[in-house]
Amino acid sequence: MRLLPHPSTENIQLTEVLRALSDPIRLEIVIRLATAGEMTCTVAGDDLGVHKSTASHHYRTLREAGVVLTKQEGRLKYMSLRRDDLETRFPGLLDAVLTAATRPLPAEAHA
Amino acid sequence: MRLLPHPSTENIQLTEVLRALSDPIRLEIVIRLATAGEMTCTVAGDDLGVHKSTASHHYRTLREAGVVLTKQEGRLKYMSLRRDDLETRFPGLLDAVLTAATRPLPAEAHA
DNA sequence: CGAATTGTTTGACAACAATCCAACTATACG
DNA sequence: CGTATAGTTGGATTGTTGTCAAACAATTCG
Repeated sequence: MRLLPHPSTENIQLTEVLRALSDPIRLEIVIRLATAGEMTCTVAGDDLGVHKSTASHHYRTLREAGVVLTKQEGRLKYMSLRRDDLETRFPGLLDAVLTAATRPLPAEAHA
Repeated sequence: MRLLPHPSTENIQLTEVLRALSDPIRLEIVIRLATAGEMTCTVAGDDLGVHKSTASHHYRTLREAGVVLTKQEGRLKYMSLRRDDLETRFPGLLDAVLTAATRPLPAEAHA
């Protein structure tokens, strides 16, 4: 089992995290990881509507930003959200993003 | 006094807000607005180290993303954070970003 | 009106980013 | 070993972004 290079917790940069989360495809991947926990790249990237190599680039962006942790087991790579690290570094940020991303539009006062 | 075109609250998109906040210059502008409240473009853009036209583009990006509200009075334009709109749309998000952006690095256990 | 102030627009350019395709690597399985 | 599986890498392309400089627009003030 090997770990790929990741930024340490204290080296996670806010602007890089925000940029990583600002792409709809990557945000969808993050939502899946938040919902279902650790999963392989293939599962995380299923039905995203992009080529597998494109998805692979997104995995790398998320990893290098410090959003996900990737470890290899055999020929599979498992990704998971770095929930604790992000909470330590930027309290409340990931939860706010996930809430915002998954919550239905608030029923406005028919305005 | 005129208002410039802005997205309505329900049309503010999460990914666009995250993208707007993912640039260091724009994030700095947002921090200034959060700290000092409404201010003119000139004040908000003072000492940012970029040309005024560059700053102007950033104002537009922030406005079109729904992060700031801009109103014109005379020859001045006042910008302010759309705190309430953002809180309605994405509860806790702006606060988390501002906390993350302004908080000093947590003193790690000398690790 | 003419000059100063405040900010935007346009054009140019370089850097970056998203995408696809094809080739590749590495592991696992017969 | 040969094949399948899982994912990455490199090239090419296309589009977006950040930046500056110069010109412009709008308001105010003398």
